[in-house]
Amino acid sequence: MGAMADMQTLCNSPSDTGGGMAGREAGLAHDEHQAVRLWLRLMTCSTQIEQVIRSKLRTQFATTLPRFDYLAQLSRFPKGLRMKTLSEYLMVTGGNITGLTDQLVAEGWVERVADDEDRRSMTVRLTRSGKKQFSTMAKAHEQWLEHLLAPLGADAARELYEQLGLLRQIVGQRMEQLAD
Amino acid sequence: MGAMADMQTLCNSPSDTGGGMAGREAGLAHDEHQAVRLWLRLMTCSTQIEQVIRSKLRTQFATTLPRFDYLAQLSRFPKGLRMKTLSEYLMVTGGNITGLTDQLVAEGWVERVADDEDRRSMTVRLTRSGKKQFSTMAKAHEQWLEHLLAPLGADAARELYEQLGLLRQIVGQRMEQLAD
DNA sequence: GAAAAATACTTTATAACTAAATTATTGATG
DNA sequence: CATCAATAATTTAGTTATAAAGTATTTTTC
Repeated sequence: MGAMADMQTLCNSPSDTGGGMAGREAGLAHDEHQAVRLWLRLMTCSTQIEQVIRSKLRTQFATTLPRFDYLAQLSRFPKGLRMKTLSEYLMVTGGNITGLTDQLVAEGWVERVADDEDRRSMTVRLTRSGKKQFSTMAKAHEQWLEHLLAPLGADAARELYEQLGLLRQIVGQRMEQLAD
Repeated sequence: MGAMADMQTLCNSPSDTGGGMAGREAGLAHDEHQAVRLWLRLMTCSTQIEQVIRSKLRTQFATTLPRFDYLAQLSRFPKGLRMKTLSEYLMVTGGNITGLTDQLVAEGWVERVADDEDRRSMTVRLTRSGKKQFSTMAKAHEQWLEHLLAPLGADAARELYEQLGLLRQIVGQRMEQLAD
């Protein structure tokens, strides 16, 4: 519980929306509702980290975040994944997967394999060379994140992780009901 | 720190894929390091909410999230903002702001105003009509988020908000040090 | 006060992403 | 078994984003 007390002390209170606030929350009014504020802050954190990772991937490996994410998912499934499944895991459209796959195939990272059981389906998997090259990137990627998030501390990280798990569940449920 | 051990971490079997895990976290192994897991979960939450808001904006107002975000920032500053400042608040490049501004000007949402004090600079501000139309969208936007996040509860929402505040600070500091 | 550096915006080229339509295949229903 | 709906991937057209280079202006430095 001591960690929490420290956190609240260090952290901006909701009223601290005055000067020097970075990102989307700049100039946010006091009476802005909590849901909107939470969403903006979530976006800010996500975008900040994203930009660090993008920048690192570009300068150190001449690649992009979408490609890395694609390869990272594939690397978890040695037998490969259907493109449809991959699009669900990455939360992007099928058309996007088609495009990324074309590129990564052309560059030798992955290969398309026809599916015997369903001829509509294509399985995509890392090539031997793709596996090898990706493992280097993945190690670096992990270290960037560890360095970036280290000051948070293990306890706060775990707590945040759990709370985001709840949020994910809630939003996931709401999305199912959503009929626009 | 054997390369072999890491390789196994990277290419773990899907057997530990807990049932029904959505998004990027699918197939994530238990021994994946905490920083990476936290980042993936943050991305998942952010993307989920983003997709709801995008979809709603499209079906109900025939507009997009980037445009909404742009207008939302402007709406907080009745006197308008310099494009440079806006690009910082929205955390996007200047070129992006130029493009969005061109469109929003063409469609009558905002207007460019030359800055007398600095002739390199342009201030952009909502038109009267832009203000009026945006206020309708903003109300709906707030309700979507309230409905979406309601099950979280006020206490958990506040706590998550504070924790993300700490994260934002930490990442912000680390970004400054970052020399790639 | 002239040269050099920094800044604000724009332009260019390209990547990533989406929604919607299309094609090919599979599954379900009468 | 024939049709109709659902599904997996692709194609197409358009939006959003980036990095890098270019232009015009301001600021700094010597």
